[in-house]
Amino acid sequence: MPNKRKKLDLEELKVSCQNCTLADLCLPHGMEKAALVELDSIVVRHNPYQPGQHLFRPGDSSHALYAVRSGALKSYCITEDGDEQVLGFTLPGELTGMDGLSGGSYASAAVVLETSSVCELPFNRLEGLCHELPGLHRQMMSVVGREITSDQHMLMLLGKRTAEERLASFLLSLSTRYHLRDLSATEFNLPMSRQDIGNYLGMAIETVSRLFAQFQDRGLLEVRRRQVKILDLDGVRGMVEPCMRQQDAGSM
Amino acid sequence: MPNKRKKLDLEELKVSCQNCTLADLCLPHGMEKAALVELDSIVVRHNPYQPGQHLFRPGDSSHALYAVRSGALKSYCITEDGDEQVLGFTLPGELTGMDGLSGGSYASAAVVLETSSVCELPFNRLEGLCHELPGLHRQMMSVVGREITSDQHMLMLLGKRTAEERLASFLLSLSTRYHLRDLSATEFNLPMSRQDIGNYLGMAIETVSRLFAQFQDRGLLEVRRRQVKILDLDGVRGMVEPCMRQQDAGSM
DNA sequence: CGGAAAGTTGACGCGGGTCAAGGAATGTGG
DNA sequence: CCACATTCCTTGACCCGCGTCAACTTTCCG
Repeated sequence: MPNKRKKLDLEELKVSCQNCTLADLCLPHGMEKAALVELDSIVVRHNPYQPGQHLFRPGDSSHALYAVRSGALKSYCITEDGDEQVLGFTLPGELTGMDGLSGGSYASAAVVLETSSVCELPFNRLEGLCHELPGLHRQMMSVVGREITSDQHMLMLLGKRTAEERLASFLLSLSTRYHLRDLSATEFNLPMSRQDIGNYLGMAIETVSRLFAQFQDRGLLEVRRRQVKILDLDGVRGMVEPCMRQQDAGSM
Repeated sequence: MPNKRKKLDLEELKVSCQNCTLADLCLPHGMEKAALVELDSIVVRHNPYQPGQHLFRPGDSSHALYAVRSGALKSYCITEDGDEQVLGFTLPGELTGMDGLSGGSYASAAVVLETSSVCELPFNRLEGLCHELPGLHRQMMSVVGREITSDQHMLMLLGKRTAEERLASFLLSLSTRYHLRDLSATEFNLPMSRQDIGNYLGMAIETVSRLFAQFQDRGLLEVRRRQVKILDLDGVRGMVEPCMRQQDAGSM
């Protein structure tokens, strides 16, 4: 893990807000270039964060959303009896910190899994900008609404699905999200440990391990440590929707 | 939906936005009376809804948030294989419909459980008002942030907790929420069926039934159909945080 | 009053949690 | 560069919480 070069930073600056969720937040709803530049101007860019560093912890006074440009984050909180609950993962082009929108402090923590570059979007400046750019307000609501929908999807998963379906669904989610950012949908690295996956999906790490082995035996994919290669994407999709298969295939 | 009575409207108008989440949305952050009146002016009030009626269904084009003044709602969605997943319940003073903030259509459905009166907050008018009332924007974000936090709490519950802890936590949640609205924290009606509870908490209805019986045997509460009377609130609290008991008692 | 829906209770079995032992990759100090 | 520790992952054996199936009771409603 050598040191970070200025050059890389500059390169990434050029694509900022065009390759991430913030693009969804500006461009599609007909916001013109000027608005984008203005948005760029309130973004705080840090040096890359290193694995283990925290962007924030529960109770920290909340003042910003965070957009991941590269790397990966984990969101989690601590239960009353002291153990961790993983709430989700933030991949490049995604936002975290929305639970800080209420109350003035975060309810969760965000920790870096892989070396990451992250943009910071201060609430107060966002709010001001929302007044100038009418579309931005709608877009922020949209992003937040999507977060809620996605949490609800998880609720469904945890409430009703078997361990097998949950892991399959998790892999599909990663696949889709990487693909959205023009990365391979079938071959990628898991930025998180088995521990984190099991915790997130509500199952023991042993179960995660066994299921990976089982998927591999069935020829659905290859896993080696954190390297995943999906061989039969439709096969994996089929595990998520056990019934009504021949309906439309291109849902999520 | 036929005509509405002026009289009822006027009576309820007096308490509108002062006894519900919208109060949190206006008053606490120093918004003056005038702002409140202005907010009132965009609210659409309907005749009471009857059990079984839908406020919206998945795919309906989304145009409003809904605030429950009295009664109770259930939010749910339909999985790929056709069965229902209950996402939550909306009690008096609470909002639903936030998953419609993205996309332009709802991802979930909202159905009435008990005869309810409901206020409708059209997105477009809310948005306009946000520009005039700086505090409102922040408050909306706050409400949405709280929704996210609460969904995350559910994720924790479903992922890590036993059926017993989940049901206890559910009862405490109802208790707290009723209490916030100046209703009894220890004696209330369940607006939803065992079916709904089980579905929501990710367990079989038989398990719900057995746990209720067990709680009763232990002297924690009395349940008769949908009538609940909590006898030992601290006892119930103790089930949710099995470890570190003697810490602070007054958390949630 | 009869039929359906909602809730309760008991018997049984399986999915997956827990415990335990062992590999494989990575770090650490000598 | 090699012993050794540590962390991460895998695999097997056991067993319990809770889902499933089934029978029954109670409430609701036309």
